[in-house]
Amino acid sequence: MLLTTAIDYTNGSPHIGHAYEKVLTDVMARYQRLRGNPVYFLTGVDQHGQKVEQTAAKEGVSPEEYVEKVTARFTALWEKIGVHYDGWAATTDPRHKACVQKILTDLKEQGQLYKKAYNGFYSVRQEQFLTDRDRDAEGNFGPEWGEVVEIQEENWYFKLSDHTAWLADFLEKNDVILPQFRKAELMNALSRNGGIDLCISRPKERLRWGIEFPFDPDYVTYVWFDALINYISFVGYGANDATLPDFASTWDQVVHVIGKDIMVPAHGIYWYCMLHAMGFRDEQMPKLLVHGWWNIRGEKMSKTLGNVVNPDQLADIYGVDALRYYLCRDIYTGKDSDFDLDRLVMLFNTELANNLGNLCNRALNMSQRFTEGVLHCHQPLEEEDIAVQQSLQESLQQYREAMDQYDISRGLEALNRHVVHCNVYAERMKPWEMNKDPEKKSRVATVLYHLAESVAHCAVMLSPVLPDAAAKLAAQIDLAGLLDKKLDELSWGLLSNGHVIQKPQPVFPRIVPPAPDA
RNA sequence: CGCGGGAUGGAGCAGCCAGGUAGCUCGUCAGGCUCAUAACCUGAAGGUCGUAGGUUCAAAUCCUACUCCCGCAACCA
Repeated sequence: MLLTTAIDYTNGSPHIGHAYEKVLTDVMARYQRLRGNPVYFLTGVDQHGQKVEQTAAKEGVSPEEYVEKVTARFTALWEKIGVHYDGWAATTDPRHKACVQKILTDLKEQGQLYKKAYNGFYSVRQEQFLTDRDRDAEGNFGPEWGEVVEIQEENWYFKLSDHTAWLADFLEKNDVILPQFRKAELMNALSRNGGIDLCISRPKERLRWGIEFPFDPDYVTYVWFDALINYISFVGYGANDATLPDFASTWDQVVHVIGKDIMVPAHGIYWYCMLHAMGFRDEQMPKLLVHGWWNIRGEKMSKTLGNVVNPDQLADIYGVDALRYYLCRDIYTGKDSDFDLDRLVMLFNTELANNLGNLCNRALNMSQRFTEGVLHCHQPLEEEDIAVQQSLQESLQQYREAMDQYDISRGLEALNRHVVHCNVYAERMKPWEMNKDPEKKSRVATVLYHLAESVAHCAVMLSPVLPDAAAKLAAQIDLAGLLDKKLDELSWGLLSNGHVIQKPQPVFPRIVPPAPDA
């Protein structure tokens, strides 16, 4: 299975949206491994283009230097928040360039590319062509564009229109767009977009910072015929390179995790058509997992509004666990959500500290105090014990169903349901009271066994989202190989009679919210 | 008639595709417990599910119209 994220444009610091997409994909990759499926997780950065060229010039450094500096901020953040990828796609990589150039050459030979002159209005100051949408109410180009001249320019085009009929049919017959409700938007866009080919080049006099056309050195590729190709160039497409994975085995069950903004037209139209032109068969086409946005107080996050949330700072202040948990928990995959620090703190404190963390803590603490840390499940079981086992089984199943659908929030909801059940169970059984009666020693042990066994399962379910915290829980349970188990191998009785657990150590220290006046 | 998403108790959200007693988390109020990270448990109050029609034995859920909010409209996750 190949899981990818969009590659981020290296023209500024990573924000919460970048972090969300990477954490989401990281969690899915870890979950697939928990399911026993081999996964290749690819992410990276898009480093070419005009904005990078301009910003670098403004700062008085070369594009290479600028891009290296910004890229380092991304990789440092992924390292910090536990995003573990297998492949790093940086578009300035020579292996990527070679692949892009090979594809261009092949497509040209197949007659998929052609050169055409375009006549349009060009803003000298902004260094870009203007469209009718850039006109003001009177139909003129406003002063913000500076001098506007009408010029003619030749460029290379990709015969997108050759493939749109196939695409419409393909999308109709296959459910490759997740979640489902996004499909309508794509089909609409497709029917409107028919007949237009895709401009894929820029003359070097306007843009130097890109990949040169192998058969026309006066041009570089423009955006999509560079960036989108990362999905195949970095998994060994058309290459014989030991530093890259084997394409045939890696390109299998492909899921591109992307934001809703780049579904239409880039991934939903261009990319499918590009792959089709390259000869990919229908059954080789990737799925698109389209996620929503984090808004800030109902508004879109943007630099101009100054409401950008910095994930690096959040990780420092609230911790990586709280950040990752929040990004997974407080949004339903595909939908938008509102980023709210109070909720970040609340969800960590209630679900992790108070519920799960506290469950582990009280269970292990009682085991230490009442049974010297030794676990033992005595027969016969009571109704309440069996209910615990049933609750766990239900939770596991709901968790699996949700996670299989990329619904991490619902998966965590399922986990939390069992945790709450355990806390209620402890409350009903009152092992601390039974312990005063020597005749109930074995019941005490059995109850504590059920709690500890539950914590072990919960650690496994939590592990894709919070691998470090799961490891801490597993260490306290002290069962070797617990986190190496596959999801389907989980069954009641992981802990054997006589198993000795460790002393409790809070895994989720409560976050004390900063003073409201701050 | 550009396109898409949303409107559900004080707050934030599920539920709607495959109609059948309105659900979750937080907050509020009252009580219990003390093993535990001032954590845990029990109970209560609080909603005519944006508006107006329609279909149906039955609609938050399907259909129609409308109102308001948000986003997109070739490169911002």
